[in-house]
Amino acid sequence: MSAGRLAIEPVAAARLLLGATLRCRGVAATIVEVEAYGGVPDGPWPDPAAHSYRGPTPRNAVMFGPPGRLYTYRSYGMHVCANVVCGPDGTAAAVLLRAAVVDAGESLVRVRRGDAVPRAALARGPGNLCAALGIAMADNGIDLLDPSGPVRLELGGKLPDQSGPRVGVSRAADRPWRLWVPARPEVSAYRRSPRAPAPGASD
DNA sequence: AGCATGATGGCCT
DNA sequence: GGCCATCATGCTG
Repeated sequence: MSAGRLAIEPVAAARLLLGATLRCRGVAATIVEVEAYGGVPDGPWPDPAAHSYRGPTPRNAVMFGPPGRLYTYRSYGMHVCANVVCGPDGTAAAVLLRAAVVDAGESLVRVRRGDAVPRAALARGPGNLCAALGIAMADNGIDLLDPSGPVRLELGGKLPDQSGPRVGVSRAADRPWRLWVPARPEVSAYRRSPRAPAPGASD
């Protein structure tokens, strides 16, 4: 797979990533739930929920770079979350990885996540997905298409997808930019942000 | 320098 | 369904 295939708008990139395989530190997993984010106010995909929306900062700099890189950020002080940067270099867009099926390396995942966790929940939720695969903040900016890199991405076949609003965002809360593979138990439940306006209110 | 805010997760009833 | 721990980030002053 070449990075050029990811130089596309974030929802199309999100659809492309469903069914892709992520390989990291002894674990292989199939991506089954993602969310698209992108842009700045006057850019191609304006999205008030995106980290990039208010312009480049040290934290979100990778989002403005070339596609195919890993963008990590810390959420609520403790969880690491992972995105695949998409869109042409110079634009800001990314796909948040929200859930995956663990295909290989489950024993290693259990060292990281614990023995009590149900199989379907091992990599359910963006923070849990990173914990399961051992993705850390130090991996921010690496090239996911480099076959010798620590975190690698391989596209899979096209899978059926369903879409709906993104989880936990307070702005553009109705925009259906979350995509998932139907009927997979690994997909997380929808939660609307308590700070979001009532459903149906304009963005 | 202080403060409000989460692209969360786990535990409670 | 609800609650809240916990802290990096970025905005305001």
